[in-house]
Amino acid sequence: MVREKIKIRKIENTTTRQVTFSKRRRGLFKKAEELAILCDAEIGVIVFSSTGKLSEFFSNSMKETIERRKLHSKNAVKLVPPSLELRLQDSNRESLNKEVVESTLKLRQMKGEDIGGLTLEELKKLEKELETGLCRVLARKKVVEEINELQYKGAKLMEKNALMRKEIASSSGRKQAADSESAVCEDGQSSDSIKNASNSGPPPNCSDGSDTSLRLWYIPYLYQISVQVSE
Amino acid sequence: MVREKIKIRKIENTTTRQVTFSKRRRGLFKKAEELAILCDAEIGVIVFSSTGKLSEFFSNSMKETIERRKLHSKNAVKLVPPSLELRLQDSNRESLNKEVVESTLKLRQMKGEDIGGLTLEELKKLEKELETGLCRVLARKKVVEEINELQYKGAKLMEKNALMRKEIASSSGRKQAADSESAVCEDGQSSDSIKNASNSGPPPNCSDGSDTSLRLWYIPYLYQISVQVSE
DNA sequence: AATGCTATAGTTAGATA
DNA sequence: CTATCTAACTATAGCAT
Repeated sequence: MVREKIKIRKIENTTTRQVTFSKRRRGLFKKAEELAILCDAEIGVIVFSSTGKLSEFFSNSMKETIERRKLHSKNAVKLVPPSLELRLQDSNRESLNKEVVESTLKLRQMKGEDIGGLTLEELKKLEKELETGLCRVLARKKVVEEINELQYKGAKLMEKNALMRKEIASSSGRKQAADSESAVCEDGQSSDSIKNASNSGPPPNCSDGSDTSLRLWYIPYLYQISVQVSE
Repeated sequence: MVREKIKIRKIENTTTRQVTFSKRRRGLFKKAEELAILCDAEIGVIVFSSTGKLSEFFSNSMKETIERRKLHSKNAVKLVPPSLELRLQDSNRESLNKEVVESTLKLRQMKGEDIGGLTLEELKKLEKELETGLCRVLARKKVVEEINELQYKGAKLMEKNALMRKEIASSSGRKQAADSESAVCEDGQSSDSIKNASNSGPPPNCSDGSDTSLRLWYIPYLYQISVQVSE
């Protein structure tokens, strides 16, 4: 700030801004170095310009710390890990790592691997979890199979339906013209057709909520299809 | 630097150094902020005092970046991740995160949760994995049960053994004094006692390698126990 | 430790090269 | 983009509170 006291806000003129950036950055780094030396402090300054270019300053001791780390850690892609956030992120990373390890181990154990060290109790628990999971998967599989089959049957029936309608229309072209769309929302007793739709394998005897919620899903399908059949 | 031009080197007087540290640190942060605002730069300054205390400055955008990350990742322990090594470590971290998400989802699905969106093929695969896992767990459980039972029996027998030995020793105190320890490492045919040890439930028909490796484990147990029995 | 003071060393906006 | 110059303008050493 000199001939004119400038206000601290973004310099709009690009050239001026760039010049100021260079000058002040140098000043900042100098101040940082002075502080580091005078007061025996460890200082890191990281600057990204508005164009995204990086420049940085690190005091001697910090530089050394970084260098030490670079040499020490085998994964050598560490340019700027000042000790602090290294420490902070490490704990974070470790918890993440731990999470990975844990869920991976559990997953492996559910696949029946790495179970040599488990106690009888742990094995029983695992067994129960697997049975529950298997049970639910079987239930869901059955539902999906039923849906698939019903969709197939429905498509077949609609085909047949269309054919018949065409036939009727061609043989007697009377009052049927406007009726073709109203049939979709009709009511009727269709529950009989549910049972015969699909029957592959014995029903799993799961006794929890997720099963019933699944079962509800395909009833609309049945309903719609049976209505179309009775049209 | 004022009434006396100071040389840039470590201030020896502790008090003076601390005062200078406070003042200059403030100046440094101010300069950093000005630079950030004037030139639209992203700036982070990290300072460790000689006593190890941390203080830091981050420009707005950098702060926001940090905050955004804090909110985004649920494990919120993020104080100082300046963008550079953030970027460097991100790739690393993200792959870790991805791993967690994936293995957690898979785990949930193996427990029968979140399977609503799976196709029939995926369900079949899951079913097979679960069956395999269950099969292995059952096999291992059986083994562990056998081991437990045999250990129990072995302990019982040793008890009885000790009792008998005592009885013999008290009734006739002859040549038995030095024999009591040599029995542990003896050889002998003990395979018969394996079959009768435990027999709960039908054998699971798993047909992969990990099963046999498990089976090997408890043979030493049986062996040792049967030797002790025949002592 | 933090704050205020103040003379002066240091920084820098704008211009020029 | 970098350097130099110069006139403002700021930061701060040393001291006092």
